[in-house]
Amino acid sequence: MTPPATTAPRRADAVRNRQKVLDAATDAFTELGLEARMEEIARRAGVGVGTVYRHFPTKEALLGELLAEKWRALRDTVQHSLDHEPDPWEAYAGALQRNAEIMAGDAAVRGAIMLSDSPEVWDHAAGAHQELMEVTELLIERGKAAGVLRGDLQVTDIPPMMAGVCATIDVRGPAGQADWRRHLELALDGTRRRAA
Amino acid sequence: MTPPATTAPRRADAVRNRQKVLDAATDAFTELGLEARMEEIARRAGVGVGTVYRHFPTKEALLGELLAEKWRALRDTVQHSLDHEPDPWEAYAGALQRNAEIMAGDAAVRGAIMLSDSPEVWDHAAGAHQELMEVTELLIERGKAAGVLRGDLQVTDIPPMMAGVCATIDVRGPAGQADWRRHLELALDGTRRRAA
DNA sequence: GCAGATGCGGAACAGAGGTTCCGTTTAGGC
DNA sequence: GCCTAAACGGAACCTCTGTTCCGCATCTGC
Repeated sequence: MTPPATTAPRRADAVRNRQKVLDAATDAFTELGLEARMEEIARRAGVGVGTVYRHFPTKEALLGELLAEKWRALRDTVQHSLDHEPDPWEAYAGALQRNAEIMAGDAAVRGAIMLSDSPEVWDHAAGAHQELMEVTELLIERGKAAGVLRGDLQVTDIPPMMAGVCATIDVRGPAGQADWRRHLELALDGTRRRAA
Repeated sequence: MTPPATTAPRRADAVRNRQKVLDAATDAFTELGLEARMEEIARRAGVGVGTVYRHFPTKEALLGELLAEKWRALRDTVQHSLDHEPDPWEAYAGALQRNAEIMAGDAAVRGAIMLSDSPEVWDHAAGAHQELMEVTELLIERGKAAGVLRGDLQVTDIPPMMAGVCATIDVRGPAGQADWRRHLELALDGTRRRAA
């Protein structure tokens, strides 16, 4: 109901700095992975480490906020598909493909997802994730109603698929990086309705 | 040709200790994840840390050896399917399911796969991985010849599937752990031949 | 403009954990 | 049994990085 006053600092420079930190963190994590140092994030934001810690009590809290932002972005993608793509299969597959593309471009969030068993990360983003799941459910229901998705498909089948995409991107096997788009294509095919 | 004299210590106690360390490492990593301390591994092996380091110069070398052992176990599973399961689909799906089960029981190796971009881990296990890929290829060719697998399936499609299983096991989302067996089932379905 | 509060910078701290080092112990050939 | 080289144990070391702390700067209401 009331806007979250807790997250909004009062002084103008503080508001600016908070955003600078978020942007810098995205850049640093994307470029260096999760092991990017807090000091490095501060440097990129043009502030001191102390300032980073004033806005985000721990590294994980910062990661949690980035994760929440990302869930919201993914949710928007799904919502956009629901609103503008008439073909149910295209809406479904297209949304997942575009979301995978977003994940592919953000090592920070992939890291947060794959490496964090910390509640401090997940809990903060739980609400946003819930919203993502809700719109995704609509997408799936539409596909099932149209007969293009297997009848037993559940929303809970989607996170593992996305986790698979993330793993495919980040795992460096002896053969180097595998083709995640190809992997997603196969996985999507596994969720399609069989012709009898 | 010549047996790898470099890896085989001469004194009997040294040989014993090397094995005790490997066993202890498997246990410790499985139970505590990759963050298990070297000291903890030494404790479980009933030796001092120094001894661990005499046999494995770094933690990653130890991990690399465990990874190689695991690849060999997975290869044996595949080979067994090839030799004893007459039905091509059952041989294929069964082998992958059993291998997934093996991975599910070994957090050490999942961790090594997902967290290591270090060549020290991968290089050491490269040969064993190669062998695994070779028998897997036979499995796939048989399935394709029998018309149960999609014609464009490649061996390189399998590691991402297994990575997806690992990710599904290790990622703790807001909903807790997802069902990796279900995920594998869908993924396998995506590699099956479509009826027309 | 002033005063007080709010925010900032970055040196210093802490502890975690991989690795080394060396005095001591033990296996195994003679 | 003796001797030597190989192996062992584990305390100490070192580095790395998240976090704290506090004197100083900056903003904002009056």
